[in-house]
Parts: sequence; C-alpha cells; structure tokens
Amino acid sequence: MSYLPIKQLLKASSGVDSSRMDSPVGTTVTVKGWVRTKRESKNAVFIALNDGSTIQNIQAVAEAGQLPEDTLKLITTGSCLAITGQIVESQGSGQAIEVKITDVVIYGTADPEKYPLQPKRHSLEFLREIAHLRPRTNTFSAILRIRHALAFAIHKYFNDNGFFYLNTPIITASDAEGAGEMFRVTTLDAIKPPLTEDGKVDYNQDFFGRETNLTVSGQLEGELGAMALGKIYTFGPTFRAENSNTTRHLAEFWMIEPEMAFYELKDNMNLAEDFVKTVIRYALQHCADDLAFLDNRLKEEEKTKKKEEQSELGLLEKLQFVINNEFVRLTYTEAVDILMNSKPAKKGQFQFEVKWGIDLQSEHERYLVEKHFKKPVILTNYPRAIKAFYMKQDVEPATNARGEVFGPTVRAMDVLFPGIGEIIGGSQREEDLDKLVARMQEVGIDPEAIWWYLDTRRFGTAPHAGFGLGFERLVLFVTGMGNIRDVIPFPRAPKTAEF
RNA sequence: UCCCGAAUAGCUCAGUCGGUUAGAGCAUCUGACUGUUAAUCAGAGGGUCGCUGGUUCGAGCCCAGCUUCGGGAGCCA
Repeated sequence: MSYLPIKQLLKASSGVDSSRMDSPVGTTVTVKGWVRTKRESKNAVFIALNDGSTIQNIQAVAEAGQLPEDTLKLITTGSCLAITGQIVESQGSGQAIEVKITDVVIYGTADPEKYPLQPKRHSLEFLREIAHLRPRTNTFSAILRIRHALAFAIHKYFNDNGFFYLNTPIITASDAEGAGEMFRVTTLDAIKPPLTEDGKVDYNQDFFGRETNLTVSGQLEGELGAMALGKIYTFGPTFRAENSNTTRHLAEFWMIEPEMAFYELKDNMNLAEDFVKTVIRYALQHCADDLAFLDNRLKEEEKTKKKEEQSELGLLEKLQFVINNEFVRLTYTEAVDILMNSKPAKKGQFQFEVKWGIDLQSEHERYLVEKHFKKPVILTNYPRAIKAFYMKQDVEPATNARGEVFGPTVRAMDVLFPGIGEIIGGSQREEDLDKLVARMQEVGIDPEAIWWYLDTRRFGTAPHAGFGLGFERLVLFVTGMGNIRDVIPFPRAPKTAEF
C-alpha cells in the first residue's frame, strides 16, 4: 500500500482552500508514522502522528466507539500506525487539515510502561542514554534533517563551483601529519600477536604487511588530488583517539577538506567565508520550520537562565548575522596586540598570559570573537613554531602597529565562530620541496615515510591551499545545540560506543 | 588526562541537625469530561536512595574508594 509523506500532504494543503484544484481536502489518503500523543474525549479520539518527513504532525480523528476498544488500547505514544481516511478541514484551531479515520492498521505497538519516550520534555542527557530512539523526538529529528540539508548543501556548493569530490582512504599507513592519536587497524591476534626477533609486534604479518591506522585527516591525499584535478574536496569520516571529554570533540567525526591548486591564502579565505555563508543560507531557506522549532526551544531554555548569562541573539538572528556580515580578517600578530591591550589582560583575568608566540587559548579566541569584534574572525599568519609542517612559510616578517617585528610565520588561517571557537583551520601549502623537507626535518618527520606526498613538489609543483571544516561543529553552530554529541546520530567518544 | 559538580520513582527534582512508614510535578493506569492540541479534573500503582566498604545505637544524609554522567580546561576539527 502506498502512502503520502506528511510533509507532502501539508505542503499541498498550505493555505487551505478546498476550492483549489490541487487541494487534498476531500481526497482519501493513507498516512503512516509513529504516534506522538493520543487524546480521548467523550465524542472523539485524536491521534498526533509523525513520520519524520517534517517536524509537523498530522492529526487523525475518529469518532468515539468507531474504533474497537482493543485497537484503541494499542494506540499509544511510540506505536506505529497506517491510517487511512479522508482529508478534511479541521474543526480545531491547531491545524488546517486532519485525517478523518476510516481504517487503522497497527504495524507495531509500544508498551507505555516500557517505552522510554514519554509525551513530555526530556533532558538531552537522558536522550543521550537512549540515542537509538532519540531521532523520534522533535529536537533530534529537526537536528538530523538540518544535518542532512547541510551535507547536501556542501556537496552542492562544491559541485556548483567546479570542485571534484575525492574519496581519500579511511585506512592509512601514514602517521606523518601528527594531527592526533590514532586508532590502530589490525587483524593480528590481540592476545598473542606474532613477534619479531627483538620481541616487537611483527606487523609484516598483518593484513597490509605494515602498521595501519584510521585516518586523522585526508589532507595529504587531498593535495595529491588538487595537483591533478585542480579543485577537489573530501567529505568523510575522520578518527581521533584522543581522550577528549568536551562538548566540542568526537572520536569519530566527519570532515570536509577542500584543496585548490593555484589558490593563495587570500583566495582560501574568500572561499572559506563564501562557503560557510552559502551553506548556512541554504539551511535557512530549506529548514525553516526545523530551525524555527530549535530557535523557539533555545528561547525557552534561555528564559530559565539569569539575565547576564542569556545570549544577545536568538538562533535565527545569529545565523542571519553571520551571513549578512563580513568576517573580520586580521593577522595573529595584530590579534595578540589586541589581546595584550584588552581589559581582561590588564586586569589579569586571562588564565593564560598572552604574548607573541603562544598558541591562542580558547579564552583568547572567545574574547576576540564574542567581546571585541562580535563577528566571525579569520586569523592569519600564525607563528611557524605552533603550526603544521606543510604550511607555506612567510618571507616577510610580521609587524604590529608599532612597527615591532616578529617571526617567522606561516600562511595559516583559522576561522573562529562565536560559541564554538575554531570551526575552520587551513593554510596555503608550502610548495617548495627544499623548504618543506627542511621543515619536516626540523620537526622530526621522516621525508621517506611520505615520499609520495613529496612527489607533488618534485613533479610540477604549484601554489595551492586548502582548509578543513569539522562537519559536526558546523551542525552545532547552525542548530544552536551545546554539545557535539547531540548533532551526530551515533556519537563516538571515550567510553561511548553503545549505539 | 586535569579541575569542579552530580548520582533518590519511567523522567525532572526536593529531602532540614544523622532519628518513626523517603516526597512532589510530569509520565503510566483507572474513572470523569461535547473537538482535543505536551488537553483538563479526580484517584491509584510505582523506590536495591549508583556500587563497595567504613563511622554510628541508628546513614538517602558523614568518611574512603570505585563507576557513570554533566560543566570547564588541555589536545583539536
């Protein structure tokens, strides 16, 4: 039996007018979905049904005594039904149309004594414990629909702009980037692995004949793609075995990494800003009711907070603000100057002292974004010592407003967003083989281990640039959620892999 | 990994100074109610007070260890 998704049904009936040719009023339809609530009064039974196609429910109505008593009893929150009936204009005020029930098929019951989702508000902490069922809630279904829309918008953006989607390996042998602790991939016996003569695990006997891990970044392979296809992007899972217990980190997350031949740092910044704004605009256009729901949810939550802790902008306002304002661009050196002359620095309110050469702490980033500029910020030209080996080395020394000289620096860029900090990290890459190898040796990376990467510089090297964006951090920002574990269906984090 | 906090009914929480039978709201069930909107009203059922040990005549409450969760920090995307 075919059925009509609720989203389609409601779309067809928007601005209900039974005289309209395409109005569904009067037609007989079958809707299928899960019961949110059932309300009974003396003369009628009301069922709110949701099928996940939209945040909105469809109301189905039966007259009292119409449905057999034992059928009625099984229609409880969480049960799954197929309801057939005529679409009528609703007599109630909460909805334009409703289904006048002629037939109900119960696909699956849900024992109300055991079904954990009750028709009431649940804490996000509790829902994390039942992550397998939480997509059935308004909040999580909204988040997952927005997540989908953002993923689609990302592919669309790159496709529209001449990028090719490059699939980089998930299992890698390279451990050169040093982006984080890695998960080992092996088929060797964990208790009795084969050993070499000097007592170490003999990975020659492993599946790949060498040590392998799950990828921590597709960037190096992405550069190979850019040096052949021009503009590429990756969008795939990434793994970090760091013991990170925060609201912004996952052990398994999805990363987007564009890499462009012939792009320099400024082109890279322009792309990053346009890209982020475009995908946020897409979500605003295509997820209006889900975003409105989350906006409202956040406002309710804000009401319970103290005045001084309430945020100035609502979710929708914040998203509009980001797409309507230019990101502030300044160098690391200029940022350090601002921070050193800031109120919190003078009052000693920063936990970490600011001076040229330090890696900026989240308190510093937050000050710049949330207090000083109150806009997204792109910081560039970081000290070479705190950045990755592959970033292009600046020739010009950095200077601040008073003409003081610092260095050396690299052509790095970090995009900082309010609430989440670093959302994008990227750079122009060092295309000069000698400089790149010299830098690798300085930081103790064996050039032989990634000879294939260095071949890009040996054969037809070119200026190029790219960046990485943590997908969940983007979803976190767009949904206004506070914990990254709530914007991915099945979060992986230390001690967390149940579902 | 470090710092701080928490763990009591299905959920969210209260529980005074260590003292009789551990409470509330929501959810569930039963009944009432002329079309309800997370309906409303009345009633009922529902507890290994995270685990282990200790102090005490007596522990939900005090102490120690462990576990898990939350917030912050670090690592980073």
